[in-house]
Amino acid sequence: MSPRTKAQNEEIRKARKQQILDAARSVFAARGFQKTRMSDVAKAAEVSQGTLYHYYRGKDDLFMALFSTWAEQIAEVVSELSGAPTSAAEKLEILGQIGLAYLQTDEDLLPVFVEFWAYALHNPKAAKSFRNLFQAMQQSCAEIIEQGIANDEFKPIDVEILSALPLVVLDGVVLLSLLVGKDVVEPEQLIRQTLQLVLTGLLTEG
Amino acid sequence: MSPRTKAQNEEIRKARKQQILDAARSVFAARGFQKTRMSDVAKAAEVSQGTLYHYYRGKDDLFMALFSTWAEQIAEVVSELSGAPTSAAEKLEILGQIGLAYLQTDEDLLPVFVEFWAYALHNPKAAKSFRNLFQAMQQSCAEIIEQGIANDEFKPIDVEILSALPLVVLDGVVLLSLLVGKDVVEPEQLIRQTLQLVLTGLLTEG
Amino acid sequence: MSPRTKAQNEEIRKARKQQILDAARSVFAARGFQKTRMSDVAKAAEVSQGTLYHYYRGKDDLFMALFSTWAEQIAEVVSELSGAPTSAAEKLEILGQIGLAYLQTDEDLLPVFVEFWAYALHNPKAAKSFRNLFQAMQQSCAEIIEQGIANDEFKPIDVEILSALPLVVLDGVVLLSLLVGKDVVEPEQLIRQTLQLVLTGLLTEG
Amino acid sequence: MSPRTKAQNEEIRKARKQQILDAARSVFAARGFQKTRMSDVAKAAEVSQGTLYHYYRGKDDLFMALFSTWAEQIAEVVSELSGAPTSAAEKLEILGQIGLAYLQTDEDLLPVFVEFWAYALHNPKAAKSFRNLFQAMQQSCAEIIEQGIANDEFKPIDVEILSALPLVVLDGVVLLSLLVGKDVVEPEQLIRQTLQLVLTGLLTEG
DNA sequence: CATGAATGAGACTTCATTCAT
DNA sequence: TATGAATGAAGTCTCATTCAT
Repeated sequence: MSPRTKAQNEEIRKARKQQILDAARSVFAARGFQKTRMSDVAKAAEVSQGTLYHYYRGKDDLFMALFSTWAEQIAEVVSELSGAPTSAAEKLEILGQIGLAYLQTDEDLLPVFVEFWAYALHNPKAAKSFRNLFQAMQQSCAEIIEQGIANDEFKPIDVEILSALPLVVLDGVVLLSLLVGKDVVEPEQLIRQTLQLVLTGLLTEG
Repeated sequence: MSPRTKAQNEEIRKARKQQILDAARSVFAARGFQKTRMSDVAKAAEVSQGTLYHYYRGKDDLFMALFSTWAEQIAEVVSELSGAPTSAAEKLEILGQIGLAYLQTDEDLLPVFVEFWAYALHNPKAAKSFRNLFQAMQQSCAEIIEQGIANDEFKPIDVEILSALPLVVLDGVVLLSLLVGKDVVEPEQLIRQTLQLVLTGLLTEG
Repeated sequence: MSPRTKAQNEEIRKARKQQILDAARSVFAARGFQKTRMSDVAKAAEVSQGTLYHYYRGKDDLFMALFSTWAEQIAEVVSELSGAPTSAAEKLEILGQIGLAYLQTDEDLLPVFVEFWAYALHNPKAAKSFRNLFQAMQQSCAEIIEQGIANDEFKPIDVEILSALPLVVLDGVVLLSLLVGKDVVEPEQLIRQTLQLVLTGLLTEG
Repeated sequence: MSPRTKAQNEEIRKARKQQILDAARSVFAARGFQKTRMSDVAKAAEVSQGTLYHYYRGKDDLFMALFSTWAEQIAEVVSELSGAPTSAAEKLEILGQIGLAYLQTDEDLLPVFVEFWAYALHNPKAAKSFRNLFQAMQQSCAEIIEQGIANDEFKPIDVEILSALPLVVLDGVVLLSLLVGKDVVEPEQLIRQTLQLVLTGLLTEG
């Protein structure tokens, strides 16, 4: 009967928020963002629609939260990579593996991302969030490539430009694997072989 | 006095249909598919809403027509390429130029494509249309690469897998150039340098 | 090359008008008045929509024409009956047969009539047309019954009231046979037996 | 502070649903089903259009609810009759009175019924609902007539066929009284005299 | 007389969001 | 904090009718 402490409240709040986010994720993934109604999310989260709006400003907020959470995570993982004590080539390979791992772990989110892209075209906040992810990835890649060049491991090339390539390929692979089918565009094979091809072109011969 | 001849009617219909498609293109590009109202399209095409529906079944039909028209064109151009009397490496370079040319000519359509991807996720017909484009591109690329290998111009590699790469990169570039900005992800530079890198990895050394 | 004479024109006009009316009948019968589009009628009549409007004011006009034509026909047939040189009872039986004949000949029109009733509820002209039919039938029936009473063939009863009964039953039978099925509510049996029952109650005993 | 209890919500829902149904009844009766806009119903019910759709799937659902509610009621009343401890003839008279009572109580609904008939022609669900009413009435009538025959109160006749007559006549009377006017086709007189006539033909002489 | 492209008003319905309880 | 009934703006699409040719 004693009122909950502030800390307890905070915890409950946090749990509810996650519960809702999880529900949103699963519903968005299944039906798509556009076709999902807030009532669907509420039902999946087993809360009322009103409660949804206690925790999130609205549908857009929910969508942003979903993407941001994920983007921050991956950005962090990738940043940590560039400082690791290995060769640049190995780092690029690990990067590829990280990408592949996400494709598998968050397979359900993939279509949501595609929708997020379209969404971001006309929504500056979302675009900003996407840019943040891009910049984090690009910077880490740039650091790796620069290390490789400094090491004389890689040929000297335009770092600025090529550091964008990993996300370009990753997003392209996500898209095609979804639209033409994972059986035709096999993410694992495609990323692996592309990486190998690029490395061949990148490595100094000696 | 006399009614229009069939030929006249046919002409009128064709012209109107194109006029509407052009209007749709410009409006979809500017506001996005979702945010575009049929009344916007009607206004832009300077016809009544009723006329819109004489020529297209609905908003979806209009959207599909826009993509299909474009996809068929590019598929054709690319197929013609593979039969040209040049080296495989040169063909790949031409392919890159074709892609770049489309990015410039149809720059306004680029956001529409991104929306089309999202749309296709939950629309089998649209997905089919996208797959058709993919298959045409993949096949042409495969022919080029196979030619290169047969010529001993390229090292032997997994054609099946790598022939998907061009569309992967093209779509990735479209996406990133839109979302992070053409000034950051410069399509021309990115495609050119990627191609060069890949060719380095692909060409036989001698 | 000589211009058509007025008479010829008149004939053509009449033929076209009938052609359109026949088409309307068949389409209205198949899809219902409400669900039928003028374009459907045009297609069925193998004329353009514009032509439709040369001959009929609009959809309503077409509907009215269909009913009126039919109603006038039946009214006339029934009026002729009352003057025939037979007993009243026999006339009632013939009346029943006439009704049944129409149910068979114009079976396709039956649903159209039901729609016409609903239509007439909010359309004075249509209501008037229906009333005309009713009055014609009622008067003929009244004459027959009066003859029967004068002949001492029938018991004296309230002619005014009972002369409405035939159309009441006919319309009720039309409705039920359509909605519950001719196999359950068999028009022929129902009308025959009702008539017999009524006659039993009507005839003087001797 | 506290949310409403389930019971409270249930009550609110029930009340609103009835409130809307009442409004629909009055608007459909006044303007007809086709000419009634959902906004009219909303206005009459003093709720928003959105609320309408919380409680009913759409215009059709509303229409069906209106008829079904009524049909179930009358079917029940009639079924109860056949078990009552009176003579068969008296039961038929009571049946007539029940019909008449409904014509008066629900006079406003009569035009709605006529529209419902037309509606049911092309709507299987509605047709089913009508058939249910018919079957309930027919069965009750059949029981009454069979009782009469078993009692030697009535002559032996084709029960199957004649048990359809009451609804035939009732619907016919509804129709004609609406279309030609209650002053011309007086439901009360017509039903009373028809019943009397039929009974005369039905009763055994003794 | 014949055509059919064009019109445009208007209906139904959806759903993100609010707010009284 | 939690509920879910209520809102109402907005959008897609239909179709009877017109009119230039």
